[in-house]
This record gives sequence, C-alpha cells and structure tokens, in this order.
Amino acid sequence: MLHALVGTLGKYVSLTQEEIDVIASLFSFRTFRKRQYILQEGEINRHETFIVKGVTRTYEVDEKGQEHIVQFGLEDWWIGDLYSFLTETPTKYNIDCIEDTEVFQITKTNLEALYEKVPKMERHFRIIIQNAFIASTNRVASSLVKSAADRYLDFIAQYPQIEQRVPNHQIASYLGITPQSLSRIRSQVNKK
Amino acid sequence: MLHALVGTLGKYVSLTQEEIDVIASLFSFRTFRKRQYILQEGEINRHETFIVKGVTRTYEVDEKGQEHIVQFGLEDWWIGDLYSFLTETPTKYNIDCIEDTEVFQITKTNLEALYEKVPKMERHFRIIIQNAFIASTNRVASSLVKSAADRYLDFIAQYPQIEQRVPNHQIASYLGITPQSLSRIRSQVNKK
DNA sequence: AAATTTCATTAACCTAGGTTAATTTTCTCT
DNA sequence: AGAGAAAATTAACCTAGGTTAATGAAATTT
Repeated sequence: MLHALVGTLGKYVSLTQEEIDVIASLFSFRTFRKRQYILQEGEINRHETFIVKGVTRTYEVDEKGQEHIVQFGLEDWWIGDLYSFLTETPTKYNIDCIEDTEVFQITKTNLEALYEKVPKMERHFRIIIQNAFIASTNRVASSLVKSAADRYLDFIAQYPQIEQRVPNHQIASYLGITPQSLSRIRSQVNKK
Repeated sequence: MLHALVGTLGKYVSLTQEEIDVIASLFSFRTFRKRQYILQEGEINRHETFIVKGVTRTYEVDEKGQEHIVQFGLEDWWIGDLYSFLTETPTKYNIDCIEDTEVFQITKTNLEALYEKVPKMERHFRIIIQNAFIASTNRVASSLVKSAADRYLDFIAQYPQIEQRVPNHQIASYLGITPQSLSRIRSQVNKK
C-alpha cells in the first residue's frame, strides 16, 4: 500500500529512507466502499486524497438537482477540492466512489509539515498541480472548440481505463451531455 | 517596471535584496504593440510571461478558422502555454495583445536556475499554478452547469476590468458563444 | 475629414443536443 | 435463481444557441 504512495511521491524527486519515514508518518490510509462519500457538499475538505486502488467521481449538483461530473479519479491520481482544502471553506463538490476504493490522505497541517521536513515535496506538488492545470486548460479548450461527438472520441482515446470502469451515463455527465445524447452519439459512431 | 514583478514574486514569500538581484538578472523586459503576437501556433513557447501593463488573449484556431479565446491576460497575471514551455513542443495556441503591453519574461533554463538559487520561488510558483488550476476547474464546472447568459453575468461580475477593455466579440469567444448570441443575451439582460 | 475596416445589433431560419416517455438490457441484492 | 433497481436505448418533439445576412455605429488609417 505505502509503496504506491511513495513510488508516486518519488516520481519527480528521489527520496531517502528517512524521507520515506516522514511521509509514512504524515499520511493516513483509509478504505471506502462503492457509493460511499469521500467528501460532501458543504463540508470543508480537510484532506487531499491519493488513490491507491479504485475509481472516484467529483461532481457538482445544480439547482435542478442534476449531477455534473467535474473529474474522475483513478489509481495514482490525486483528488479533492483544492480550493476548499486551502481556504478551509465549504466545498460545492461531492466526491464518491464508483468502486471500492483505497486511499492515502493528508491534512493541510501535515502537508505544510511535509513541505518543511522534505522541501523537495514542494517541487513534487508543483509538478502534480502543473499537470492537472494543463489537463484542465485542455478540457476548457476542447469544450469551446469541439462537438460532443468529438469530445466523446477524445475521451475514450485518452482514458480507455475509465471507459471500462464507469457507466455511460456518468461519462455523459463528464462530457456535459445527457445519457440519451451519448447513446445517440455512440450509435452513430458504431454505424461508421 | 521591475518593482511590479518583484512585488508579485514576493507576494507569497519574502525576498532579500540579493534574491531580488537574482530575479532581476534572470528575467528580461519586453514591450509589444497592440495586435502584436507574443506567441504563435507551431512555435515552442520559450518564455513564461508576466504582464506589467496591458491586456492579452490566448486563443486556439479551429479547423474552420474560428478563434476560441482560452484565457485573457491582465496586469500582474502570468500567461503562456505551460505545456509547450515545459515539454518544449510546438504550441497550439496563439497569444496576442489587445492593448500595447509590457512584460517580463523568463526562459525555462532561467526558471530552473531561479528555483536553484531562490528555492522559495518553488513555493511561489506552486501557489500561482494552484490558483490558476482552481480558476480553470471552476470554469470547467460552470461550462457544464450554467447557461450562456449565466456565464456572461458571472464573467462581468468576476472580471469587470476585462469587460471594460476587451471588445464584446472577444468576450463571446471566451464564453464559447457567437457575438450574435452575446448581443441577444445582452439585450435580454438590459430589458430586466 | 473621408475612406476603410472593425464591431455591434437585429432578424429569419436552422441544428445539435435537451426533454419526456416508453422499452429493453444489465446489475445487484436476497 | 428471481425480483427489483439501475442503466441503456430509441423515438418524438422542443429549445438554446448557431448561421447567414443586412444595417448602422465606432474605430483606424490615409
């Protein structure tokens, strides 16, 4: 379990045994059941969460009660509402598990301690966030430029693992369309 | 000029005079005219750019030749295609100036040198990117959840300075709608 | 200041994707 | 294995926003 975390934390910077011990002391391990919430709207997101095993979804509920998936989470990904975590204000997102999920979590205090004790983690997290920002920028650009059908094809090309493990109506939600529209798009794609 | 840069670089971390001198030695100052490109599609983005004065737009051109604005840039903001900058691959974006614009720029080599010589800059840029990522996540969420009219109202509430300085058809492009639709939305908003 | 280009607005018509509803297929739980 | 719930599909109809086109108002350029 721990080696999945350490392997990823050591991806952009190399770590000594002492540093690994510090890391082990500052994170906690948790398991969640399928359907279980990791975070609910209105709570303050007290942990950033690293997925060891499982699949999660982060979604917003609009005034009509409809769910809109903002992000999926898979093995080795970080999830959590960074804004709520950093500002200690209530989140507007919900995060729950699509499969049984195992995670490591770190609090804000412990993350700050980690930056103090292992300064190179500052670099690690800068790079993690940089990559997340680039992915998010690309998603904005593609929502401006591309049709729903193209976004669907891009999605299955980019995240084939997710397509296998997540029901279609949740992929539709991620793409910003209805399940009916996705079904229509899929049947048109299959014709060709 | 330099104090605008240093003021911002010192926003999240405090700086000594030596550190300020290092910063001054690693950045270069440039001016661009209105309409002038800072970056063009196909180039490698060799600099991250800090705006001292002026307004910029970052946009993608689709296969039909239509422009889609991904980001505006204003005083004290960082612009540039981070992906192209970091991976040294050709960018798909164009950046040009909506007004005459003054900037500080830093190359990848010099940014790495800055991280070596002033390690606390690693923290500064982590926070900058963190904020940009949060803004981008919110933009994804609002494009999934909100109507064009609501996105327009959010935009003018959040960036009143941009609304003053940027023509409407470019705001329409940023919102992902046509100038005609924006005009229709604006006339409906004014009725109420 | 005249000419030209760029921008904003309005209107008629069109289309991608939404809505509602019914049917079938696939999960999930006992 | 069988009942009930959740998910996927299809079809008829609807709507937000796109497209095309025309007109006038502002900016720029000469």
